Amino acid sequence: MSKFEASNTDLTKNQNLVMGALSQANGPLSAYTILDELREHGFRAPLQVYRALDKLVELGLVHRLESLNAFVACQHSSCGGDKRENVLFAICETCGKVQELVDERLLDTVKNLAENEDFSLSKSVIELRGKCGSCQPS
Amino acid sequence: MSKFEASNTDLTKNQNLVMGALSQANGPLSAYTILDELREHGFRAPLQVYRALDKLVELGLVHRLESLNAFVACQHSSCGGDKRENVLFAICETCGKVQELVDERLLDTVKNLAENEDFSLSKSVIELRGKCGSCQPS
DNA sequence: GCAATGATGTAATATAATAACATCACATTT
DNA sequence: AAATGTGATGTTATTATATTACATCATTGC
Ligand SMILES: [Zn+2]
Ligand SMILES: [Zn+2]
Ligand SMILES: [Zn+2]
Ligand SMILES: [Zn+2]
Repeated sequence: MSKFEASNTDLTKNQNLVMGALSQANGPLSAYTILDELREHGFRAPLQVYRALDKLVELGLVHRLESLNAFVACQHSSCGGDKRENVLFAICETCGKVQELVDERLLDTVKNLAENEDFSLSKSVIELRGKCGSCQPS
Repeated sequence: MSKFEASNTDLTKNQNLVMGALSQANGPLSAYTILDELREHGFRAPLQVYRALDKLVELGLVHRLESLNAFVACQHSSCGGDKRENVLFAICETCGKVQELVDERLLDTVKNLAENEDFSLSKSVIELRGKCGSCQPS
């Protein structure tokens, strides 16, 4: 059972519609793209999307990609909040696909660095840009 | 001699004005804030700012902070291009100050991770959010 | 019923970035 | 000097992203 299905029942109608759009997509979507896709379901204004997204991000079901101004469904089962201290994203600049990664070593390195710099870390934004395996010349 | 002064002469009038605004600021500035600050110098439209910023970023004199939609003057002397493979930013959510960091170990970890995932890395966006030393309760 | 709360609807506005096209400054060539 | 090419600049309009303000609706508890 996917995370989406699991929390399905707890979500409101609009949250469910937005979550559905993101789950079906094979990549990140902008808020306005989501709005367009949901017009047939009665959506009329950006705020309907942004309000749902806010909640979904808070729940850890969706992540915001800062370098794209876009949103993507969580690909894990362990993202409990919006802190995003423990995930990073590899964004393919060719096909647009996004892979959500967890890497303990990277996480440790970041924590360590922050500590050394006397920086009290609340959240890490790590977004790698490049080419995914499928898009590289073989 | 700062990097700004060093390349001063190579920059155009508008590039110099934008670079000056960013150098004087003690934190990141949005493009529209820069525009407002430069109105007294004849700036009228966003494009005048964005064109200058594009060039400055390309030269490595300025970095774009993706999670803030803002720009900050480079704090190093070694940022030769806009790839930003080798820098990261610690952004204080309290005072807004930004520290540009270089960390070989983090860089290596990222490169390593990308390799393991068969991801051909072109650029890393790493922006830490939290509290800087001055803003932490002592 | 009635108040409190959370979700939703709607319009307007704010903020960030780009497109399209005209003009200017200056160097090179003829 | 005149013609040409190139890069920088100016200007207007438009697109893209996100938030503010306020009205309405639904559910729950009293
Ligand atoms: Zn996740
Ligand atoms: Zn790809
Ligand atoms: Zn730099
Ligand atoms: Zn601070």
